[in-house]
Amino acid sequence: MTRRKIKIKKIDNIATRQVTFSKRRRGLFKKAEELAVLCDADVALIVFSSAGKLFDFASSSMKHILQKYVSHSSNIHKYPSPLQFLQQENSLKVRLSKEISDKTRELRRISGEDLEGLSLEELEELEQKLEVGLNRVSETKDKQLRNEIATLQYKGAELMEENNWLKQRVANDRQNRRIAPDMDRMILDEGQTSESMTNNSTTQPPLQAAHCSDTLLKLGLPFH
Amino acid sequence: MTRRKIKIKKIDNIATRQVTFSKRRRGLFKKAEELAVLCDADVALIVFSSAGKLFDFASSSMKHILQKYVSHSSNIHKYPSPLQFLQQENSLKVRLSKEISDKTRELRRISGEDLEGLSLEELEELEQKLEVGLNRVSETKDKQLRNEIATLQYKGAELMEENNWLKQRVANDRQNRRIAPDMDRMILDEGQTSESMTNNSTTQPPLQAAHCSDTLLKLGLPFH
DNA sequence: AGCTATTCATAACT
DNA sequence: TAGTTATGAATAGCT
Repeated sequence: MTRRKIKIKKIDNIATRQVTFSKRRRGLFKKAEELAVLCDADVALIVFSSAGKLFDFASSSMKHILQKYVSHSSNIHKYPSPLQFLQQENSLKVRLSKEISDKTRELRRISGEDLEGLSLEELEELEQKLEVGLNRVSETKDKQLRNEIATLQYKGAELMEENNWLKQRVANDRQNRRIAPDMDRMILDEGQTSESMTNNSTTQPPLQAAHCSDTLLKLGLPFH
Repeated sequence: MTRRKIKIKKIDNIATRQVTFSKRRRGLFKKAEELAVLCDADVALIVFSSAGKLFDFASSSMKHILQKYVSHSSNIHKYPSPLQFLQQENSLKVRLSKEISDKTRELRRISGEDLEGLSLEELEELEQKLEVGLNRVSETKDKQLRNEIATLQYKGAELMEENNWLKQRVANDRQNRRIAPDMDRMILDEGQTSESMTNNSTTQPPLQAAHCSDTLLKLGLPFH
């Protein structure tokens, strides 16, 4: 101090107090920065004026310093607050991120990239894993193809049966019509005039094989 | 400051830096407290030494000041409220977790597990990916094996050369001994009595091939 | 806001 | 690590 030494107690005069606040605040911040620079310290300074105005200084990142502060061993019990929660979350994030990068790297290696750093043993392990996986995938694909073929064959058989039934009905209808007053005789100019009226007869339609393969093709089996 | 003015930059001398840190730290904390008392301000000061030791001062409650700080209007965006923060973190966690489960599933499928839900197209895509990866891994392994073989062959050739030279020396020594007063004649009971005394002669040792393969085997080439 | 007498802080030294 | 001192820096009271 100067012209006179002062007692360290709240300054009564408001104007004087405000002036002193400005002057001393500048000095304090300057010294805080000097300490940080000269001594390689990490310094955070937060000042609220009596009017509530905020002044702050941080030698690095305020967020970083405050995190460090709340996670410091001597404070760990005092701040079970959001700030501490933050670092828990952070370590979780770090773990998750690491897991992702590990798996990403593994996937890249499986695709044959980033193999340079691997030892012979690791390469052989990877090769075996790929062979096993490839075999299983191929088997599964094969099984699925056979399943699809079986399904289609079943459907084809069903359709063929339905076909036969329908053909027999058509034949029966013709016979019925021939007995009844006859119309549309022009559509009956081909054979099949001797079928009986029973539905249970096992009449085989002509060209059954051709029908069957046609049906299979129309069902969209991906033959490429 | 005193006996001599100093530049505000990191003090090189460690001892000096530590002393200065102690003195200036005390001064800074004193002035922080004075400002708080004189001007009715709320002051928080946090200092970490370069060694990581914590020093702090708060004119009221540190917790209170820090809460006031993080909820101050000018910081509201930098220090999201717990709720805001929780939501952000949660969605991040969800994203990271999803990424992990995706990659985990892909890795399982690559190992030939969990293939049931895949369509034929997906299975074929996976199969191709595995084939490509397997080829690349096999190629890399092959390259590495060939490299190792080449290295061992080079080393073997070197050793063989050294072998030959040593054998010639032994032969020469024998001849020298036969010319000089003869001792140890019992070790000379086999052939090789006609070599010259010059080191440059290109005498071939017997059983060179056997020597060579023996050398290679001893170098530990992993033949399994 | 600027000045200055005075006190305070501290760099270099022991 | 602590104490001393010469000197630069900070600032209380004033304008």
